[in-house]
Amino acid sequence: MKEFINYVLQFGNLNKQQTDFILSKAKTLELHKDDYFSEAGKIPRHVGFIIEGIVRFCYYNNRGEEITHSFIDEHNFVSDQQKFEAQMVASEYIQAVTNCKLLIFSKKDWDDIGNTIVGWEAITSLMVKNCLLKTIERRSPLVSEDATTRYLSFIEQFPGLVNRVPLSHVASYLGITQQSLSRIRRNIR
Amino acid sequence: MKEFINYVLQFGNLNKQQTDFILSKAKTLELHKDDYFSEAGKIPRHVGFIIEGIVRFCYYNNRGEEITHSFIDEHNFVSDQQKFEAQMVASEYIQAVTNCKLLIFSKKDWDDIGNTIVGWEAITSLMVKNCLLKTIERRSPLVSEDATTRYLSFIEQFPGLVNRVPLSHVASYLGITQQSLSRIRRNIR
DNA sequence: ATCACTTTTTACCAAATGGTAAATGCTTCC
DNA sequence: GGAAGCATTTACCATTTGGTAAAAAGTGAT
Repeated sequence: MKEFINYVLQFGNLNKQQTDFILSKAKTLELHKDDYFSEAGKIPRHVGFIIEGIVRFCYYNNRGEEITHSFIDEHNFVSDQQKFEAQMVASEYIQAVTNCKLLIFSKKDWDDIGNTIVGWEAITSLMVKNCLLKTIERRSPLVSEDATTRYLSFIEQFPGLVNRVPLSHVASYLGITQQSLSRIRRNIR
Repeated sequence: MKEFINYVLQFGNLNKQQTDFILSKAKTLELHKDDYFSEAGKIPRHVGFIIEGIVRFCYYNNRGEEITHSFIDEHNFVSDQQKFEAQMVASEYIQAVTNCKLLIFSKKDWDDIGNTIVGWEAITSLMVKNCLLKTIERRSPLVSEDATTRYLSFIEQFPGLVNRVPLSHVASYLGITQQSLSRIRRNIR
């Protein structure tokens, strides 16, 4: 709980009364490894904040390959934002990579907070922009690097994630086959 | 002028008085091919809207290679947003790929608009989120596709751009060498 | 038209990555 | 503890891409 408030306070000031109100709307959700937080073809009903665990955003590309588009770990905001906001059918799914503990907010509660707390929209806008920028900063450089460099920068950007995420997911995130990634690991030592 | 207003109205409603006020703050700027709209190591002083022309976002990676991180063309918003907002030194530069005609706003004028028009911040937040999402949608899939597929989806996403942008820039955007791109072009026919 | 300059195409070989398949290692469940 | 089911590593070869270099094509200025 505390963690979520600290996270939010990065993006704007709120008093105790306001943060209490926000937390009064929060529910907790536990996901088992491989459970879905939201699914492709369905409308995302919640946004979340990861207390513990790792999730990934995925989709299937034209060739039917499952692509891991990003990882989100502890103390970060999770949302298929555009689809959640507009309550539209998602094209990506969000899946627990490990067992997870989340704080979640329904669309209604999220809107309630917006209608109650002045400046909440500005805060969430910053949160979302921040998430999007982080995604770009992490993903975009992968396009122009070779596989080994991609893997090394993955380790740098997500220290501590490598050992908790299956190799196949990391490979899919990096845009290489798991055989290549395995080979790269060997060559690095 | 009209185009910019139409663009903005996608993200929220404004009356004539408000749009007039916005336009009263706009200046026009012409850039020659290869001129910089903003430079790495300097603070971005303006945001812009492209009336005519194409610009690209670039940076140099660790190996000293120039990476084209994105292209922006006619009737789109151009801004190194995070750095502009915070008036921080940029790490990327924005360069005209063709001769360009832009509407631009200084930081002060942009803020003036925000202080005058209720809801302007919400509108620009949506604009920025939209730009970031578009960037992710375009760039991210490149990671997991082979060079030919990348090129084909580039053509799809930016129809009409291929013939106005030097091959070397396209190659750099796609994360491949220009020799490879040239070869791919040949094989496609 | 010619020259100088830049961009694009080719060619050739080396290196990196993918595809297929099998072997090994690691969990989980009984 | 053993068997079944995944996950990871290895191996082998085919394919793709990169690096270097040179040729060809395009552009602009005089």
